[in-house]
Amino acid sequence: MSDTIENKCIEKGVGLTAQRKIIAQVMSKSNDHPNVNELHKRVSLIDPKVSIATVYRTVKLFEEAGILSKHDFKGGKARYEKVPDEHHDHLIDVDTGKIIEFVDEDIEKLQKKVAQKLGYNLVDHRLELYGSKTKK
Amino acid sequence: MSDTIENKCIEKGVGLTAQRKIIAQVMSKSNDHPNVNELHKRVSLIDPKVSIATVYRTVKLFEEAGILSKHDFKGGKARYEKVPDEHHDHLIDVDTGKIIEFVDEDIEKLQKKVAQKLGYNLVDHRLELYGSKTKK
DNA sequence: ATAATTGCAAATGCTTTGCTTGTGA
DNA sequence: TCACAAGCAAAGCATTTGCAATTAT
Repeated sequence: MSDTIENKCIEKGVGLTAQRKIIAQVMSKSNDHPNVNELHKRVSLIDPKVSIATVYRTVKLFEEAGILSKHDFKGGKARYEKVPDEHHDHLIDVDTGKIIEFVDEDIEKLQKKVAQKLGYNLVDHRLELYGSKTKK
Repeated sequence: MSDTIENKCIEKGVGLTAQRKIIAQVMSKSNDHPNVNELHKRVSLIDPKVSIATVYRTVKLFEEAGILSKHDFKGGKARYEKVPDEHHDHLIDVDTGKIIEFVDEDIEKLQKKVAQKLGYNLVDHRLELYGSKTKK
């Protein structure tokens, strides 16, 4: 159970080549939200011959397979994390860039309610809080 | 009071050149959320010599002056709208691309509360709902 | 005059893709 | 063998920027 991503690949029928395995492992043990460049750096420590194009392709492949999820926070490059067991949203520290995950069931419910009220089924959403410990 | 953007420019000391005036006027009467390309098209109907570079520069200038606000919805180019009198969030119809504005005070309060609980002051946030009338 | 603004085209920066070579079943 | 994947470099796209020409104060 240590290597969830690899297992998911098998489940979803995603062929695991050597480079995909490395990318999977790196993401498995990452507890942050690296961008593609950062991910490529980490992968390169294991095998410096893996190209960044492969990282881009793999990350997209994993996303489409529901293995990774992609975030486009304000003013930056896309970041990835493993798809979590339970949904969460993010608070971004505007001073440090630190990302904190949180869950708030009430907000989730209200979002669904708002969508319904407007005549829609909520199929997706994006909630990001930008916070500071110092600024008002 | 018909031309809020032009007035704001004067208030904020933003020089109003001929091309900026056109861009201001177009945005003033737009009730949707055009992207730069679309905005440029509309501006071109009035003066086809205005370059898209100027539109980009102006839109950024207006944003920094608090006159326009920029949105990066999923999978698209940046869109702009005039800064509204009262804050609102957006629901995007995933089938048609239509954007609906909404306000929900409860969600607003909860967001602030979540940030506080995590030890932060909420300085900004992004809430987007993606909905469909047909898909579950 | 004198500083700011425009237009154009070239440059960015992230991401994707074409194509040839490599590789696994 | 044969379809799929990787590596490289070139291409894409939205956006930004350098610079010379233009305009406003």
